[in-house]
Amino acid sequence: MVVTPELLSSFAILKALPEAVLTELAQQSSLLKFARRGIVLNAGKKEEQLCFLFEGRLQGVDFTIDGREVGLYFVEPGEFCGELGLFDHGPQPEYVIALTPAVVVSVPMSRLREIMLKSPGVASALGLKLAARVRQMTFQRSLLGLPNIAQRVCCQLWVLVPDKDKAISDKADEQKGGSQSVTSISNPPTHMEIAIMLNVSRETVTRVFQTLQNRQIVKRDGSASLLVIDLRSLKDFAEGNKEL
Amino acid sequence: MVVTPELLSSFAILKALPEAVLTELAQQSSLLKFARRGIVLNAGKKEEQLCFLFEGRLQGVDFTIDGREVGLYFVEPGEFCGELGLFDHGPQPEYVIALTPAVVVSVPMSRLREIMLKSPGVASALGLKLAARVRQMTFQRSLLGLPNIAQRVCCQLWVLVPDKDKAISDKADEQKGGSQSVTSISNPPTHMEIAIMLNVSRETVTRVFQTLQNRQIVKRDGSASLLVIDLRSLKDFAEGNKEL
DNA sequence: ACAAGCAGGTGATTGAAATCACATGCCAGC
DNA sequence: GCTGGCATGTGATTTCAATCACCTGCTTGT
Repeated sequence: MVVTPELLSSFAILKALPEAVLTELAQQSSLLKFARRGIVLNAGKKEEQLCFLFEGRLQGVDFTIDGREVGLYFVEPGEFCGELGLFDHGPQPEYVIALTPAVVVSVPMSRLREIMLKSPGVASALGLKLAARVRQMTFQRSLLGLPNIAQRVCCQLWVLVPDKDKAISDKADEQKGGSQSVTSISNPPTHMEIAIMLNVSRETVTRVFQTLQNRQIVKRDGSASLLVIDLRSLKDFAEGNKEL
Repeated sequence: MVVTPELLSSFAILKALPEAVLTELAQQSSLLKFARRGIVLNAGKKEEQLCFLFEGRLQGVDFTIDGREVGLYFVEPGEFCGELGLFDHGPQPEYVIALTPAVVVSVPMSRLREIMLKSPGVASALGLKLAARVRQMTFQRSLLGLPNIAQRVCCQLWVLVPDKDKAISDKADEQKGGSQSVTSISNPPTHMEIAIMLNVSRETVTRVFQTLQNRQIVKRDGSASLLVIDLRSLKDFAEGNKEL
């Protein structure tokens, strides 16, 4: 599939690159479509590409020695994955799978590595990305330390709330009467996919969702969207101010 | 305390720097000594230094929202920590504490950032380090997925075995009679410190150690050293080939 | 020398989540 | 529009590690 320079420049990290470079990079890139559960990047293999997500949601997953699935992170549109090899030439450490049908731009790693060396802006942006990854993993690790499992699920849900709507819940805080700032999470992960992120069983996630739905905090809206009706309460549960 | 350029060049990442740069950097660095439980880096704070560990053992720790301690990684002599801010100018995300009395070289981050920009070798080495950190965290996360807790503890112990001795256990595999390749872990973490790395209780770690000691797989050797008598078995337990 | 304070050791009890075993329900592809 | 398969919902049961409540014994500092 054809990749246009415009498509590439829609990703923040590539935006600043000169037109000519983008055009060349676009020629070497390809547009890939994945079905739900499709394998975007293979663990163990020396993947020679970075994957820029245009549409859908991806998940980084690993497996324990005994074959249990472990969820590491989600990839949202506009983000990318598979960049670790840029830095250490090592193999891709974890699988990346498509949670929803996904459209991905595959960009060759070798070419990107050259660009990184020449353009300090891109290099530092990639360093930034890696640092963000470490911070995200540190946060995720701290989630696993929470003894209260409902809280864990609420924290994870909170992470999935779009950034722009997180602020709104603060506003609701100020005008402290109505906490009715509704938002939605599109293409929400399944209960199972959340479960492996949090080291809990699928049934446990289902039961927490049941409680949240009964209390009118979230509401299913087809399979492609989850409404968060009461952001304020969700945040309170996530922060442990209230107990489910 | 005075830091010599020679001391700095004992750290792999700085080794390649020109004499003059090392000398200048040494002048701006300081040698710090920490008592056991001393705080080397503060979470949340914008730490403006990297810490190179000369002697002892450090641990990166975080806290959950509800105040529970979470272990993230260990720092061994020759390694360093606190480098995240180099990349994103953000605050130190986790605490780093001394598990044993420790000697640390504190190097100013600003100066190191300049060096990083000028010297591609250092920049790529730092990128490498960050990548290694991501790989380590991914591995640690997969440990937490293990349903068998004894296995988790054995995996963590295995990680603490010096690299040079890990190979030896393969040799014992070949000459498959005696699996008596003894090694030792110096300044081993306490049961509590291991417990927070693995999301288990201190008592659980103690009980696993009891079993390992009864089976002559490990042996306490004062408080500054832990003998691993049967590396082969430890590895088997870690990999789930044998059950405790 | 002594005491204090940790690290480690251990049994009893408890409790919460995993597991099991289904039922239901939804959606996609034929 | 039917059907198969996956996602979700739910009760009953089990299990196993957390917790609690101690004890012992270092080693460290005064």
